Formats: sequence, structure tokens, C-alpha cells
Amino acid sequence: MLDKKYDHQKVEMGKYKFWLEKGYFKSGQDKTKPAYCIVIPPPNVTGKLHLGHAWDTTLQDIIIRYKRMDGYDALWLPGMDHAAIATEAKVVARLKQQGVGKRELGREKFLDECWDWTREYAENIRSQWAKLGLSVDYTKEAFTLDDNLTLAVKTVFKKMYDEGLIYRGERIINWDPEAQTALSNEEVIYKEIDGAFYHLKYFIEDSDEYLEVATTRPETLFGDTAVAVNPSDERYQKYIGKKVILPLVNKKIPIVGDEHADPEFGTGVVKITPAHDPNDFEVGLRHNLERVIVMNPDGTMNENAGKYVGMDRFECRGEMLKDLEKQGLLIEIEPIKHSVGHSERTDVMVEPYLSKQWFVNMEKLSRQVLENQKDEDKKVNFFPERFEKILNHWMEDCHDWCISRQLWWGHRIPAWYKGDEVYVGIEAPTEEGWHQDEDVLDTWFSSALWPFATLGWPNETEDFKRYFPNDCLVTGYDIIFFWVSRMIFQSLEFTGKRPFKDCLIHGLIRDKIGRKMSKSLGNGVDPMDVIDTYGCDSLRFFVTTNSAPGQDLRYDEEKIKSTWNFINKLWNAARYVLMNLEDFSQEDYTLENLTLPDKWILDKLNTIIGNVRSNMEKYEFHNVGNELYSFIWEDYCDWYIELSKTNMTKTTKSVLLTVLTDILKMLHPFMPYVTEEIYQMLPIKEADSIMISTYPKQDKTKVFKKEKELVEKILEDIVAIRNLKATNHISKHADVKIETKEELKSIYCSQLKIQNFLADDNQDNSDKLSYHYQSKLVDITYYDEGEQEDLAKKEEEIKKLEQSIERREKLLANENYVNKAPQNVVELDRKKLQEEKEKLALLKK
RNA sequence: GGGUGAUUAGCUCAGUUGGUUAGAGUGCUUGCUUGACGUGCAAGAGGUCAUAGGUUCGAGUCCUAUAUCACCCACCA
Repeated sequence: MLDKKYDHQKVEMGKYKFWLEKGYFKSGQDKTKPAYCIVIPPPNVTGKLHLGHAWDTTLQDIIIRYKRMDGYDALWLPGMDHAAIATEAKVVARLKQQGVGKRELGREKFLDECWDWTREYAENIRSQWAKLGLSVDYTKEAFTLDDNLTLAVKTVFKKMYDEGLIYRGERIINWDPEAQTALSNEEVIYKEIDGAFYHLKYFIEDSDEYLEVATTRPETLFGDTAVAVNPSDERYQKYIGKKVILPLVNKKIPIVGDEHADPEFGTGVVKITPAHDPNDFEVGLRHNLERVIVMNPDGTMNENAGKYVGMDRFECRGEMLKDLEKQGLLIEIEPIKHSVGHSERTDVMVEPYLSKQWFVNMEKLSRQVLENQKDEDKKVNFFPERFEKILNHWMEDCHDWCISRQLWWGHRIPAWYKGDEVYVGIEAPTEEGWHQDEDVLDTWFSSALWPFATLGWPNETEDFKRYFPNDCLVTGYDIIFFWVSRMIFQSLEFTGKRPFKDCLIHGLIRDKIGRKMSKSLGNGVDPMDVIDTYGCDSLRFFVTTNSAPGQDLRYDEEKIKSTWNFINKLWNAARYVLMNLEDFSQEDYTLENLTLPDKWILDKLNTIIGNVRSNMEKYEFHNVGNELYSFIWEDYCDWYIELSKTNMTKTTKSVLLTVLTDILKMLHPFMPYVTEEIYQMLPIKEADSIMISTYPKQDKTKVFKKEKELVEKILEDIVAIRNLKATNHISKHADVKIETKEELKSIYCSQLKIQNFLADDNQDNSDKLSYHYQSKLVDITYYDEGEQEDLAKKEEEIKKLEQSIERREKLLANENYVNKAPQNVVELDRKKLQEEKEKLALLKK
């Protein structure tokens, strides 16, 4: 027999291993089934999974388990991402603790360290997947640095290069002086910080006049090669063509007229530093200005900074301000708040920096995405739909993608140089004298190929043909730009198809008061701790059913507890059923002679199956959760099980079992462990594991509309009578007279716990107070010593009814309503009006 | 500057193409030592659906403004 209390640790023990050993997670075992495929968003091999991962992966597991049970050959392909800069930063930090520098170790040995790290963390992630109960097919596990992924990356790089979609050029890029690498725009996080406008004097050549220039980064002044004013700005027009003397450097630089200078902003005069600012770079192109780089890759000043050479960029700023002040060139320091780019990984201030890098030309690729989304049959369908707008918006206005990184951990760029010659290919050129590009690719370059490269592309493998395009991709909205958009354009370009038919987008996990979970706030919650305390099933059900699609979710321990209670409820319902089904076997199973309650619950079950299925198809899991929660707790436990207690026949037992089995199956994708535990104990079951049982289907032979409606009326009566008893504090020992159809009597009496029947109409009750309730189905009177019946309440009820009748009569008298509203709505109103009138008549009697 | 989402019960949230008297969990009140479960059962209280207009027979739902909060993109000399 089951324990009285649900013990999640006991329940979860050993089950994952059992499924794994039975091979239930493996795809491709029966290829007569239709294929269904999801690839996991590969977690970075940088650390532990957080609650966001738990949410994301559970959603996928729900879909894949559902599809598997529903007759599909379901592949959920797992894998991980090498995460170039993120991992490299961690490994560098670990080495630093050991007193070892990356460069002194050398490239090869450093990569060995990265592989060690990867193996260690990959194992950790796999064990967390196991704790989460994820049914991933480990036989197809992939890593972004696997041979095949590497081949895919090289193939793509070469083709794009040949077609001019990839080019190498000198541009202003975002430079991370800590990691000493270029970053893409998407890896830069803008933060609002306290800064200042430094107003400086730039004296005009051979004159006492000066231009007031305001800058937030005075240290870039050494790279100034002009100052710009707007040609239409009457204050400064006359100076265009003259020269100013660059402070501290005393170099003469021209004053140019350029639209970039906004007369309304600041002083209207801009210093132009083409090597350290993207806008200035453009101005420099227009006016053919020299590009002077003033910093080293590590953020220190280079020889162009004169006496400040070797200083850190911020130290230099302080020193030169002192000197400027001494020379009377500093007018004022105006404090401002402004947003400044920071590196996503190292959090240092990003330096716009002139550098030779590889770029993806986005023009054609983004246009292809926008075109494709217009085709209903070929587009990626977003759930919720609105996220398509985010994608389109991004595609309409995207800049070229800087893909080279000055790192070691990643896909090395398949380009070789010899003098001015460039060779791009899958293999190194065979002749002497070529050396390969030292840089690696942005980690997103390889993950963009994930949906097809993991299935064997560029080879036309069986898996690729069978499982591509994927059926669904699940990810958070924060990653649409980084990843989803890039998978779509690369897939369209290289396979000619969308990478996946559906894209399910979920929100972010927040803490109880709505803050983002972060290390610096220390408000993060480890899903493994939650699993230890409340069980995997509680966590899974909580994260997947407590918010609408695309909405954020607050982590609230109280809600996990409440989910645990729900599972405990299910557990005890199963306990009750199994207690009554000891020695029950296949021969005892019968659905002959169904009672009213039997028909009611079977009809309800049928409805629920339909609702659950349609919500599963739409990924509306919170609706599935609510449907199952109320069906199980209210309909099955509070009503049907209670009704079953007085009528424990073989038929009732069979119905109890039937409904429980289907409940378990529908819950299984959400709570795999507890459903498997209970399933294993059922006296009749179709499969060795609930995982491979069939998902419930609607059964037209189990539709009992009339009986269902009748039972609902009885239940309404029972609630109303209980209410009458409670509000009047009627004793449970009170005498009762009840008139109803014989077949309904036991239902009323059992549910109302009627003990003292008054079979004898002649008993004298004149010394007691009487309480009366009547409906079309039942007429019941309680005789009790106690307070007078609460007549005020009765009157209130009458008043409410009268108001409602009046409202409805008015509505039905309105021709506009009767003619324009749908017939069934009007019919319902008529029916309801009739019922209310009858009820009122009974009340007034 | 451009965009997205949110605003519904004390709290956290659902609310399908507009259609009964707006729901759930939790909290609250009252009563239950009922043979599955007190982690439970039963009954109940609690809402001007942010505000103002509009469309409609009918608006939490659609439209137009406004307010507040959160987020994304762009700019920021």
C-alpha cells in the first residue's frame, strides 16, 4: 500500500536510470511513426543550470513526452555550447588563481585547459538534466566544437566568403580591453552611469579665439584629427576651413563642416576621433581624415598619447585633466548621466576601437528572413505570435555582424594569409608560407547552425532528412536577437528551409518581488535545491503552469508548496483507488451498468481530454495545468471519489481506475516521476512504463450529455443545502425529511451525511424549528433545535433573483439583441430566465 | 526618439474570435478528530477589471488618448 504522505525523494529515486536503461529516450526505433524533433538550446559549458534552464527544458520535455506518447518518433537532441568568450573568461580566471597567465601557457596548453573544463562542466550539466527528468536522446548528443559542427562552420564560412556575405575590413568595433577581443553589438550592455562632459578650449590658429568642445572621453583627444561644426550653424560657419590647436598635443587640425554636428547639442562643436568613435569614423571618411589609434589592446595609452604612454585609459584621463586645468584649457566639468557600453562577459567599459575584423554582411540575409515570414507555409510560427514582430523589427534594422574574436577557445577562422593574399577554405592550403588567422569565431556563429548541423549537415544524412526542419524550438525572449534570428537566416541560406516550424517563446524567471535573478543581487535560486526540498515534479509543474505564454514568472516558494500539495492530493487519491482495487484484475474490469455519477465523470473526463489536447497543441500549458488541477481535485476527488464510497461495485472500481489512468497519462509530461510511480502500481496497465503508454483520446461512446446535466443539478442542490445548513448552524443530528426520486436518494443522503431520517410523516416536529430547501429534483426539510432560519439571507436571495430576471427580460425584449446575438447565446438566456423564474417560485412558496 | 509588455480580489496571476452573475492559487472568516488526504473536508466574505472617451444590442476583451511600472532597440560629441 502507498504511504500516507507523498515522499518525492523516494518516488524519484532510480526512475531516470530505469527509463534510460530501457532506452525509452532513444529516437528512431520505429521509423513507421511520424518524426518529431526538438533540439535543445545548448547551455554554455560555463557553469550550473539555473531556474531559467529548468523552465526552458521542462517545456521541451513536456512537448516531447506528449508527442512520444501520442505516437510520434520523437527526437529531443541534447547538446552544449563551447561559449567562446564566456568559457575562456572562466578558464582564464581559474588559471589566474593558480598564478598562470593565458599567454605564458600558450595556445595549445590553454586549449587543453578549456577541454578539461568542458568535460568537467558537461558532466555536471548532464547530471542536472537527469535530476530534471529530461528525456533527451543521449545517443545524439552534440557539442558545438564536434567534428561535424566544425565542418559545418567551415563550410558555411567558405560559402559565405565566396558569395561576398562575409568580408574582412577595418571598422570601429566594440573592444573589450579586459578580454582583449572584439565584440558584436549584441554583446554590449548599455548601462546608465554617472559621467561628465569635459568642456575644453580648442584655440583657433593664430587667434585668441577658441572653440568650446565638450567630450565625455577626453583621453581620446590624442586621436583627434579634426573638429566639426554644422555647416548651417551661423555661430561657427566662418571658422570652417581654419584650424584649431589640439590641446596638450599642440597639433594643428582642421575645422570641418559636417551634418554630424548637431547645433542643438552641447556646444555644437564636436571633436572628431575617427579611430575611436563610429560616427567620427564616418565623418573621417567624408573628409578624408587620418585615423590615429591612441590605445593599446589592453586599454592603456600608446605612444601617440605622448607623456601619458603606458597609463591606463582612466588614469590618463585624470592626469591629463589636471594638466589641462593648469594650462587653462579646461572650462568646466559638467556632471551628466549617460549610458555607456559594457562587455556582457567581463563587465568592463567597452572601447569603440578601430580594428581589422571579419564581418557578416546582413543585407541579403535579413531580407530573406523578412520575405520568408510573409509565406504562411514556410514561416516560423511564433507562440505567442507577437514575438514575430520583435524578429521582424530586428531584421529590418540590423547592422553587419562582427564575427571575429581575439580569443583561442572556439572555431578558428578558416582563413590563411600569405603577404597580401587571403585564402579561405575548409582545409589549409598545401603550399608553403601560409599562416592561419589567429582569431576564432563568435560563439553564435556556430550555434546559428545548431538545428541542422547537429543532424549531420552538410552531409545529407538520414537524420537530417528525417528530422529537419525541426518541429519546435523553445527559448526565452531575451535570446531572439542573438540566436533565433541567426538560426533562421543561416537555415534559409544553407538549407533553403526554415530551421523549425514553431518557435515557443517563454519569459524570464524573476524573484519573489519581481527582480531579475542575478549573481550580484544574490537572489538566485538553485533548481537543484528546489528539487531536493519539493521534488522535481513540483518544480516542473510550477514553472510550466504558472504564467501565460511569453510572460515572466516570479519564483515563489509558496507556490511550489501549493504544487506539492496538489501532488500529495493526487497521491492520496491514488492511494484510495488502489486500496479499493486490491485483487482487482482484468476479468473484473467492466463498464456495464454505469450509474449516474459514473456517466458524469466519464463525460467530464472526455471533455477534459479534448481540452487538454487542444491546449497541448497550442503550447498553452497553463491552461492544461488549470484544467487538470480542477478536474482532479474538484471533480474526481471531491465529488466522484466521495460518491464512489457508497457504491463500490466492480463498475465503480473500473471507472475509478479508468479515470485515474487517464489523469496520470495527461499529467505525465508535467510530472514524470509521480505518475510513473503510481502507474507501476495499477492493477491493469497497457505498458511497462507510462512513458510509452498511449496518450488519452476522446471516446465518443462516453458522451452522456443528459446524465451529466442531471448530476450537475444534483451537485448544485447539494451545495445549496450545505450552505443552508452552515449558515443556520443546523446540527448534524437534526431530523430530516427528504423527498426525491428513489434513484437519487442515496446520492443526496450520502453527500449530505444525513443520519436521522424521518421516514415517518406523522412525527410531531412542532417543538422544533424547520429549515426548508426545494428544487425541481429534491424537497428537503431539516428539523432542529436552534436559531431561527436566517430569513434576511433568503430575502436577499429573492431580491438578487428578481433583479437578474428583470435584467434578462429586458435583454430578451431588446430586438437588436435577439436578432444580432448568436442563437445559442440567446437560447441560453431564455433557458436561464426560465430556470430563475422557477427557482424564484420555489423560494417564495 | 522607435517598439513591446503589464495595470483584474489583501498578495501572485489566469481570462480563447466581444456573449450567463469576471476565475484560480494563496491569505482571511466560520464549522468539521467523517476509514484516501487536517499537506485535508465543507461553507463563506472579498473586484468601479489603471483613467477618460469611442465603436457595439452587449466591452476586462476592440479603437483613440492619458497615467504609472518593466523591458528591448537606436542615439548619447
